Amino acid sequence: MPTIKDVAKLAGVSTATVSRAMMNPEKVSEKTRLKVELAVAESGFSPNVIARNLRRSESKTIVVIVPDIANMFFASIVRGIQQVALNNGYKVLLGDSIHTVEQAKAYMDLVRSKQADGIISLTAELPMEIRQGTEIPMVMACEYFPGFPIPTVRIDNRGSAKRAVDYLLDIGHSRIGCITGPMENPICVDRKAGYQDGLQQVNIESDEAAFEDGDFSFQSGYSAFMRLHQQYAMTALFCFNDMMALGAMKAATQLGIKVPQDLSIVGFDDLLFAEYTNPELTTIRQPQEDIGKTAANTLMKILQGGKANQDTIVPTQLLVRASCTSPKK
Amino acid sequence: MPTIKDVAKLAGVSTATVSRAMMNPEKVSEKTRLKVELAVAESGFSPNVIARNLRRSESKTIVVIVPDIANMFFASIVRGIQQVALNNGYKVLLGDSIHTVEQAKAYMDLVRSKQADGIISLTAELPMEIRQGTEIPMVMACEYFPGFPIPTVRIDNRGSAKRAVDYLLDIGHSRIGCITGPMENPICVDRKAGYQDGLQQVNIESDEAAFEDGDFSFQSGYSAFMRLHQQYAMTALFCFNDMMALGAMKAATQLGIKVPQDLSIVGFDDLLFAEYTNPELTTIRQPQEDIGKTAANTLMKILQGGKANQDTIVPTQLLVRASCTSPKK
DNA sequence: GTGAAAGCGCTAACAA
DNA sequence: TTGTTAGCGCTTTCAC
Repeated sequence: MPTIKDVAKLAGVSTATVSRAMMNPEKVSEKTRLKVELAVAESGFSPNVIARNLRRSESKTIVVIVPDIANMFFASIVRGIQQVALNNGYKVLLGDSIHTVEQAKAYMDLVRSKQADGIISLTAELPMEIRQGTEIPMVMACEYFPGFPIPTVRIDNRGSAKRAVDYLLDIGHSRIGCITGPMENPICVDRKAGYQDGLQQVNIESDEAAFEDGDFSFQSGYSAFMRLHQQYAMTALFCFNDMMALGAMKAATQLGIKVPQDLSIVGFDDLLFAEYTNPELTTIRQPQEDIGKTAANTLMKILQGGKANQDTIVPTQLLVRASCTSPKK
Repeated sequence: MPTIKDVAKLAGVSTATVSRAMMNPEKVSEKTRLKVELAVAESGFSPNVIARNLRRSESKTIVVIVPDIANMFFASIVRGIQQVALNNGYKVLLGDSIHTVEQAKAYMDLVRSKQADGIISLTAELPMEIRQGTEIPMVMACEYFPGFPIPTVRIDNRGSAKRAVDYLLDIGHSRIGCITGPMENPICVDRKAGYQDGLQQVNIESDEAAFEDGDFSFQSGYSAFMRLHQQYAMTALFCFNDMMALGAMKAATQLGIKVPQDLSIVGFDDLLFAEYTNPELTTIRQPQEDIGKTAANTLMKILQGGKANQDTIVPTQLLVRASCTSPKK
């Protein structure tokens, strides 16, 4: 593999000129630029980016920490991130933290060791240290810690959950079960609060028996519904994500509970498959790619030394499909 | 951020010794090793990996090219890759080629420019040049080109498809529709051949009207079924992946065709959601994480200068669930 | 077992 | 506009 030296020799100029011709073509005369371009083509030269990175002390790489790469919700966000990163000349290093803070920490160390310039975290399962702030250029998307000195891009979880519950209330339900996520997670706390806001507004008192925890997986939605069904008589169900909604739907079907006739279900996220469930899933849409793009743009701004918005809230939307109907009398 | 020089000064040794103490502790006396470790801890030194990479001319990074990161099928494979890569001290750079060879080429250039050591491609949409072989350490997973000088990890597509069709035949079907993928894709050619093998074995002649092309998306499965339904009377349907199977299932349901009573459906892949469709989807299981792990192990072997198997075939499995039944008389 | 020194390939002052 | 020069931070001979 030829180096910049070879090209310089071939073109009969100095390495500095070759470098300039490639990085700042306008700082070089037309003639020499052509010579250099020719030499580059002839030698098949491709600059060693590692060397460049070392010299300029930047890596043009960002790390995306996801808690679970097999979770479709994150995939779409990553796609959005990837798009703007690429447009800005950045590569995306994928970090699956598998829900452990040790892994997350390992990925954060990549910026300490200059292998990455910044981080976008799609999980709040991060080392405690960063609670007091961090010099690492970083933005969080979807998840967050309250009172955390890191810019975030997320939705109004509380308002969105309330929106879902309001809808169920509107069409006549009053006994609404709820399959939550892990309640250590602030966004779950928010969504639960939103659920309660909805009930409170119409003076229905909240019943702890209406809740069961899941962990956002299909399986957990299934088993949470099996438990919930034992302890709480309901005509509607709100799930904190689509995957659990689908799990619950399967459980209901197995129990001979018809959706939506006997049980209305609302999900959260609007994953690709939500349109293809049977019945089609009514859900709160999160603009996943937009979230990714916004997060990436925010990080780009920080990386360019700019000041980023502390928090960006992106809008959600209730998507009414076929999994809900008014309760039987 | 302190450099190795600072550590050396602090420990009262040379930079060479610090380097040795970290890379080959056994090449250094107990005493100096301790001194160095202390100095490292005290200064909070973290080696600049870029500089190391430059010096050793390796990046300890592999690139995974996926045609579509939002496709769940690839996500699980990536997870498998990530696991073994990490265990071997490699990072994973994610490359979403969005089904374009230009993007794929851009990612392949990362190894030319020393930013990555090797590539795992989950797509065959690659630049033609590599048909004549390439010096780039590379392995393909899932997809392949026939007669291609690159090690692959994949399944027996033809046999697996035949397996699916055999099953439908066994339970009494003889009119079996087929939603294929893009037929430029060799794995689709194989699967179609497998379908035909199955029919041929029981002397049913293949009918071109039984086929409709999809592109592996939910949406394409939906519309392919809508077309197929017009042109071919069938009691069973074989889809080249689960996403299209789900799309077709939705289309059938909309048309008042009951699954499985009026139409049996078999998918391919066994995505996470296949267990949660209504009815649950009978499908050919591909061991996605295993494929990823095997591909990564193969690449590791190549990177270590070893010779890799040209082709590894991993086994599939027919998963019988609820989306199929014998045809009505 | 340890240190001195060379240099990986590139970029960016600074001179000319 | 171009060349000279000095590193970026590390590893690795080669001496000692």
